[in-house]
Amino acid sequence: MGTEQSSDVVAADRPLRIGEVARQTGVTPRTLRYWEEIGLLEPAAYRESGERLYSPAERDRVLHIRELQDLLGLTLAEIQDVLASEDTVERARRAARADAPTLKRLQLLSDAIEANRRLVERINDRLQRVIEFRDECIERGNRMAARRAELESQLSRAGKG
Amino acid sequence: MGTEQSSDVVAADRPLRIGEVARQTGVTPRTLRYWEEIGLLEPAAYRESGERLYSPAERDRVLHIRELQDLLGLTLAEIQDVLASEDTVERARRAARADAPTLKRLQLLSDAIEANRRLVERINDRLQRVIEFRDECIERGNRMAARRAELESQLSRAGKG
DNA sequence: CCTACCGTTGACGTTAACGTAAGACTTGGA
DNA sequence: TCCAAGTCTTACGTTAACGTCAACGGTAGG
Repeated sequence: MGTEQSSDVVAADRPLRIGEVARQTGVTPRTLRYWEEIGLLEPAAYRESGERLYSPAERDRVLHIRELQDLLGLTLAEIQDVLASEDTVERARRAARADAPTLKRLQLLSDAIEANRRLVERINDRLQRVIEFRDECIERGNRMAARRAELESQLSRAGKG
Repeated sequence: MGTEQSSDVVAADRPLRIGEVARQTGVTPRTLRYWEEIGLLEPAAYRESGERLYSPAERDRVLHIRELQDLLGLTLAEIQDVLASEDTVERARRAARADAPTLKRLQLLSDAIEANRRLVERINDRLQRVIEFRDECIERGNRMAARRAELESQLSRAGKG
């Protein structure tokens, strides 16, 4: 019943330097510093020298941010909102570990659920519109294909006759 | 059996001035001029004075461009590609009206179909990833909801006992 | 024909989201 | 201890996609 400590293998949650996070996520150190500058992503800690130290949680957050950016096309400002909502989840989690009263925990959890619901709704709206757009494209494709078939049969009749 | 001409009602395809197109589509005149500058959208004609004249076709194209921008988050450069593909469709249509040989028309049509297919594929890729992302969000929501239910039942038992 | 818009062409300004470069300091391994 | 590689801050540069302003000319309705 040892703890999860094992110092001879690379600790799974050893602090990451900025370059490591960058390599693991595909963003540049500059981007991480910029995100910090605008209050989007804080390092887990700093060394006395000023060097930034990240934990795997932050690395995951980087990936999350990139998805919100690339997939949903949100601006960093919008992403801040979304993350602020999601942080409610984190607060709820912390409250769970601490000795927070059940009622308080319920409240936080409900907030988090609500924030999540709004995000899903937002995504669904977007999905709906993209699907409609795609279907229009498919429709056009079908009409063109039909027209092509028509032309082809014309051509074959001409070849026969 | 008159033609579709009727000059006493507002002609459906009367040339539109830049401000009209702007109002009808929600973009600014500046944006239309910019799109023209980068070769994204040409007016149907110019007056001698230099004033731009658009037809309903261009107005529709504006809406189309905005959808590609907002919904799919494409850059104007990417949109140029997409539109170039779609213009193949237009060329095929023109060839159909003209006395182009059936074989030529078939070729153009096939190109258009292929371009459309690639666009649909692209959209589907995006859709797939967005759906996965949404489902992850929903999953998280479900876990939180379950946790909340747990807390609630805890609370009610405490209230009873 | 007059007037109130509408439009034109420059040309410079703006915002988001970083890139890049300089100069100094840290860190980690041989 | 030493050196290469990494990191720090500061600050200016860049790109896309327009916004804004000035100075000027065209358009349309009464």
